[in-house]
Amino acid sequence: MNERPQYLTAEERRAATVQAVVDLAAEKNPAEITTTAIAERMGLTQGALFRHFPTKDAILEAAISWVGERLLASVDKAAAGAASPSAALEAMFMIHIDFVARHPGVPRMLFGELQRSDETLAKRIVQTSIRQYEERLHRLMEAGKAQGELDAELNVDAAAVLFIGTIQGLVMQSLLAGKVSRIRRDAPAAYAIYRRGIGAA
Amino acid sequence: MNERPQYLTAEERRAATVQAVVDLAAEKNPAEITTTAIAERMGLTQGALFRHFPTKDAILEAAISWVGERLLASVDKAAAGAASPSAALEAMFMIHIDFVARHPGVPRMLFGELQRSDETLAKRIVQTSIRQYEERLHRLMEAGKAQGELDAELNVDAAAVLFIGTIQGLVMQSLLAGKVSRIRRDAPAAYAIYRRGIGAA
DNA sequence: GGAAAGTAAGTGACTTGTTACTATCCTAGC
DNA sequence: GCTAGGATAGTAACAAGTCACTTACTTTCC
Repeated sequence: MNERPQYLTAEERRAATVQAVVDLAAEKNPAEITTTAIAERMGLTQGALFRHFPTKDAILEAAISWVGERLLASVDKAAAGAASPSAALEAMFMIHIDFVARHPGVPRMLFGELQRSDETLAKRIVQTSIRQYEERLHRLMEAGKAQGELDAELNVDAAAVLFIGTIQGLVMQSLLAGKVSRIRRDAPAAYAIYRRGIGAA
Repeated sequence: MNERPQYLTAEERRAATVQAVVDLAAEKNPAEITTTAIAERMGLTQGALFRHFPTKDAILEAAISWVGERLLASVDKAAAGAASPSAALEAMFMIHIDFVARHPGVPRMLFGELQRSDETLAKRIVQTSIRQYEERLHRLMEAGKAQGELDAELNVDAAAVLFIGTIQGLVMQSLLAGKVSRIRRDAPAAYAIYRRGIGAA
């Protein structure tokens, strides 16, 4: 009964806060994530958050940063273990889908942040993350073209947009159905069509 | 100088309100669209809106309905004038892109509404609109398969998801760049890849 | 002159951020 | 080893702003 609240260090709290935001985004509209909701999820009072972050936007920035780093790291690791450019692309796709299925709030946070009209730091972090992502796609696709795996005439810019769009479409479908599990189930068939679209004749 | 305010009928006000919402969504995050912003855009006071709509959600429902009807009508018209199933699909795609380019707020409203955690009427309208859209895609794709235009083995469900995802990816790209004009420019190349993915060998 | 459209000024609920205070932790000095 | 005390983590209440919606009244229309 006598519960002694245990204080965490600033660093631990920051990490726990980011986790709470990512978890909450999986359950509800990111726009509805209030500082009170974050604090409740962590078993804290709302004011305590402002010991570690100066503003709510700073919390979102931290969450977005975490997401970007983790996603890029996962995707890089998956690509590194692949035998060919096209195998690397497929591995990236599947790892990305896996990441989204495990953290369903992530694409909603990213897309939500992109939609903001003001030029927030969080928005810029999203933009640079996606650009880094596209860079990796570009490199792989150019390599795939050079090796004859992919269509020599392929428009790489359009293919990169489509790669992300395919994932976005799957996310939208899971929002429609209300079931995140669908995204894993439907991903291979969607990728197969995409793969045909960029493949060599 | 002597400006005589002219009263509009309920029906005219409802239409003007929907238009104001769609316009505003093109400029800012749909989550930031307040009743004050809508009224200001129309040259009214905020309270006046509630003469025609009982709640803000009712305003959003009307806007979403308008969007769904217009988009489906445009798309149907485009498909009807096409010579073959695959020509109809391409016409649908291009008309859809054109619709989005002319009303950039629309996909943001739809996606934003889909993200809501509560089961609003607006959300359900979005869901049924998209399902109707997918039905049309299904019919065209099955016809295309039967005529040998499309891959006989094509997974039609996945292809429909990808069709919408391709548009979603283009929208995301335009949000990244901050320029709506990009969507028209990039659409043909993206569609070309998609078309290859679903085409007959 | 009555009905409908619009205004201006609220009301209450909610949200971010602050403040004055308290609990816990960590370490320096005995 | 123990403990005084400063630094840090957390609380509770509140301030200030915003938002959707209401109400009492006025203007316009037919």
